[in-house]
Amino acid sequence: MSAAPEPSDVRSRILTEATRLFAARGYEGTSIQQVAAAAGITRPTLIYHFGSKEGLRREVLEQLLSHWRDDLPRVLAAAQTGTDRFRSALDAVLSFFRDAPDRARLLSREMLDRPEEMTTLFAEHLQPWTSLITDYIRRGQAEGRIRLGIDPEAYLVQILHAAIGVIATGGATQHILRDPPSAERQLAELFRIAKVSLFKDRPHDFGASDGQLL
Amino acid sequence: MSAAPEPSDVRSRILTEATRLFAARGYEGTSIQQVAAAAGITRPTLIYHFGSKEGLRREVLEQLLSHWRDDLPRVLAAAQTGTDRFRSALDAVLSFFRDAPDRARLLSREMLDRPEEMTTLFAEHLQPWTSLITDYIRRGQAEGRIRLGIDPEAYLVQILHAAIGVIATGGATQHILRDPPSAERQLAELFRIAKVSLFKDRPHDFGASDGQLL
DNA sequence: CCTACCGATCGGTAGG
DNA sequence: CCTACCGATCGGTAGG
Repeated sequence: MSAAPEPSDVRSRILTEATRLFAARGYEGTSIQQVAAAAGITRPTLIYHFGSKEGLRREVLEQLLSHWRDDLPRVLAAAQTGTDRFRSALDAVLSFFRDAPDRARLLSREMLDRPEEMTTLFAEHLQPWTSLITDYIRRGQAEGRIRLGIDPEAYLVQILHAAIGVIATGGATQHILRDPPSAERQLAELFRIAKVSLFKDRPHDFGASDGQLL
Repeated sequence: MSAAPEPSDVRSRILTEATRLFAARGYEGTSIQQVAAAAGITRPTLIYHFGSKEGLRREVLEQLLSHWRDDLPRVLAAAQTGTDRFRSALDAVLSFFRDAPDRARLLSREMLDRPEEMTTLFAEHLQPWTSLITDYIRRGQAEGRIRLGIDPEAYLVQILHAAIGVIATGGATQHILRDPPSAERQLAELFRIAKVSLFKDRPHDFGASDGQLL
């Protein structure tokens, strides 16, 4: 008996290739013909599964955001203490993107291409757990561990931008410099910036004056 | 006598509209027909001026980077003292993008679409003055004003990513939050993060514990 | 899941 | 700076 592919096999292959190609060349820069060829099928077959190119885009995006929505809250809940929670939260976000830079690129592209739609999707998928973080910051401020000058919402957005930006387009940006930092140096410095600009100075809290946390 | 347009008039109108459309919809998402219509000419006329769509892209990008190359060094040279130099440098970069968010969007898109080309262009146009900044940071570290834990190159890249990201796609990202911060709050927080994570804590240095510098 | 076909739009050229 | 035209590719459909 021949190895009959389970029903969702072709479908998930299409999604995988579409994610990769949309991330690398953009939605407008990718033809469904190219996606179909990469998945080893013909164009009408792709249309049969997703209805249209627009339908394919929606499912690619849905898959990306659902991963975030379902997995991150679990990670955040796991960490207990103050600095541990900070560290594991930032670690979770960075790992999510670093394990698959396509996610960061796709997200950057969609924010540029369809800001209004992403506004809505962000509100649905991300607000629940971003609230956890801003609440955590305000509690830390009340308890004297966290700097009073911080704007919690703006702080979070800013750190996320730095994280997404450096992973999505890191390869290029590093060459504004004569001596481009490695990806590890880059992420270690992001950790340091995030930590130092969040907590009040307690020099030997953890990691001494360096931010080598990864 | 009719108002005869000076020779470069049509050309610069094309460049202006191309910048706007490429920034909003991307290079692949914009047809030269759309650019030509926005500039009030026909498609073959655009080709006559720029040779090809690719030629148009190159000139749009060259115009963007030359502005940076020519103007920013002047601004950086103007500021003298330590904190003033820091402040005016960051101010110059943020103003450059905030005055024309299309620049941030276009730069983000090009970094995603053509990382290798941008690597080369960055090396040519930006390295001279990024070196000024990393040298400044190392001097500050030697003099004890600036934190020793900093990785100067990685720090600079990270702050630039936060700045470009928040201006290019700020409208969308803010809605990951229940109470989205305004653009001014966002930029003020970026200033605070950049300052606090750079200088050693001297509480009343300038701006007290807040980063309201804009 | 495929072959065969559709109109529309793409970037670019000829020629003036 | 324009009109008229080119082949190629686009997303999508008919029909099986």
